[in-house]
Amino acid sequence: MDLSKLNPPQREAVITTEGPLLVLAGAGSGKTRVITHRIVHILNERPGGALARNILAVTFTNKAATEMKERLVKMAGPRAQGVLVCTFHAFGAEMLREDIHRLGWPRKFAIADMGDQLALIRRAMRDHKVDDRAFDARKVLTLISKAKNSGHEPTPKPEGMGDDYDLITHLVYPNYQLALKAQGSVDFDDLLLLPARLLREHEDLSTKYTRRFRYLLVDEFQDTNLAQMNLLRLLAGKVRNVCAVGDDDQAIYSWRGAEVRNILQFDSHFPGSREVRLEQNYRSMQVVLDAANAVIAKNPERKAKRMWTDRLGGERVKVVTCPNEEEEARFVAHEIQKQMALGVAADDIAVLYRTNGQSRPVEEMLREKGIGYEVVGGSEFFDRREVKDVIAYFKVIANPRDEVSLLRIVNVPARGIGDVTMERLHAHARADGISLWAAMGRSQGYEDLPAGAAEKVGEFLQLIERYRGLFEEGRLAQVTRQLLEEIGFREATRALAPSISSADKKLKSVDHVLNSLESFEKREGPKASLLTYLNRLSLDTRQEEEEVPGGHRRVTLMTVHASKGLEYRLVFFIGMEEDLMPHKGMQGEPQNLEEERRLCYVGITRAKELLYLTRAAIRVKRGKEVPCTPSRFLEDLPPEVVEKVDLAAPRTGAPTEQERNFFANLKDRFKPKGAGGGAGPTPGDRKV
DNA sequence: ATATCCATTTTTTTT
DNA sequence: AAATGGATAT
Repeated sequence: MDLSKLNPPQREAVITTEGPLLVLAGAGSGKTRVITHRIVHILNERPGGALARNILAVTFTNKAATEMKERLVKMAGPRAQGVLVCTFHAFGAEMLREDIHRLGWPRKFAIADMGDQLALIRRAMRDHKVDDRAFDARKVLTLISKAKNSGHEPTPKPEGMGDDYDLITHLVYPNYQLALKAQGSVDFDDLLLLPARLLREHEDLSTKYTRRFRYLLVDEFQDTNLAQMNLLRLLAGKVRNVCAVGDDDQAIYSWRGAEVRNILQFDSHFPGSREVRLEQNYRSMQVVLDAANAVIAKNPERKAKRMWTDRLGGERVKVVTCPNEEEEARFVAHEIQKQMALGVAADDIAVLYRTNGQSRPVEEMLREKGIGYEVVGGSEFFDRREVKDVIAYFKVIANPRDEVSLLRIVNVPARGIGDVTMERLHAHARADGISLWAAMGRSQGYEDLPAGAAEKVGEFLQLIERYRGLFEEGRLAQVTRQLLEEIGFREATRALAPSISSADKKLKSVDHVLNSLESFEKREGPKASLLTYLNRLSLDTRQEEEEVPGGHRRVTLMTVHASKGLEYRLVFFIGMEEDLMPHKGMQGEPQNLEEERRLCYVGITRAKELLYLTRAAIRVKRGKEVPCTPSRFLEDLPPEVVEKVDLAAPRTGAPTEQERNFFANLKDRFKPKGAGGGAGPTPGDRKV
């Protein structure tokens, strides 16, 4: 491997393989490059000692993990296959798969998704006579999660005084955790906490893991939380070959419990650590970097750092005001079309936004123009009722103790097992100290259940048991088809839909589940089981790749959060308005505002060559038209690096020279159906 | 137990 | 505007 291609601090980060090391790597400073080189260096320089399987590299998302693994294999060949690259959560899940039984969970544990968590919390609230409608279960969940992530394992700790939510959380937490365990599930936070507990309480495991993972690397370190730090320390053992890479200016997950302090006080966790700073940006043109630096400079508390580049000049940042959301999308789509015509590949282009909902208009416009795109994240699909139902069947079949899912599908499609019946069974389960599922098994013996009801319950039980057997034989998609057929799921779904078109949509998403299951089977081979599928589903939010005939190069649409660590030649950062970026509700607390600012910084620094910051003058919110003020972050941009265009201003005269140039390639915007010929913006042509 | 209608409300980001 | 959930009628 050629280390001479690295700059001095990069090289230092690569060759300092022993002992704790903190790499403060600014945006675009070749962070991923350093990590991959470092891994290859470890493999090369220690042929006797280090094997690929002694290395663990932790990334923030599964997507990043896959990409890093690919790069590694490309660089170092097949021997890099043995390097474990994954997220903290995936790593934790893997550990638990082996040894969770030592903590009293069943080996075949399930990972509760947010819906499951909320259902459990609501029930715990009801048990404590807390009105689950007056109080937001979501907030309680956030507080529980915060408590867990800040290291307060099952011991609840009421924070502060007099706040209802703190009190409720204090009450609900133990019940929630018990209920979770009782149904054989863990939540996301447990994926970090329980592995740490395993390492702390079981010396043989501690030995096993610290022996195996002798080199640890953690990317995006600024967004790790305390639980992750604890797990890392336990894994690092006494050897402490830990390399943490991050940038405090890109900390954007504090709302999820991330602690910038992990990076700012790295040395207190790993005394004697060395520190390397990467301040040269290789990604962006000067103008883009100037814009980014100007925005982030306003944050008071940061490790002083100045990113620089030798890629001087560049096209100025386009700050574009559009009349409304639709026009904003139209502008983006047109500009993409124009740039693609100029030779920019679709996969060099990204559209970024603050909230997932903003993708829709852009999607529509791109579809209209026949431009291929891919939406990253946005779990809309798995939120659909019918999809959730199918998944709930999977969950119950894989683990009948999963009460939340059981209650969800026991009467879907309607099979005469109503609320009353389930309420009674639930009471029995409690009284007898057994699971709801077990109580259902005894339903014949309960006096208060009518024979008819008991019989139906019995039939349902048999159905599930029978399919458990079938699923164990494999052919997941095939068996699922059979199941849906047998219970008449499609018919019921269609009957329930308010219109034919919505019925079609619903059935399509059911098909989509089957497709995703099919490609999962194809990928995993014989290893594929219902449980592994479900686990993957909760850990990896990525949708299954869809085969697109029109080539694989597509424009990427995603939230700024999801764009962390990625780069594109062209970036459209849309919705640069107050209440959106920074988001409304984040403007009260100064800390929140600082995080919004960092978010803006992250978005801007994704761009290599050309950056568009767009906004709408009017936006429709909740069915009402609302005027929007430009984002305060736009004010911070140095005037010399931006080019402002206003497509919303009422205009009277002929277009200016600047506008004429700008629109030279955008004629059809004003003559949507025509082949061109417009000279520029005129008032009459504007679509209303 | 199910069907229908009306009122209410809304997630910001995600492993 | 859309979608969820509740209340009401069947």
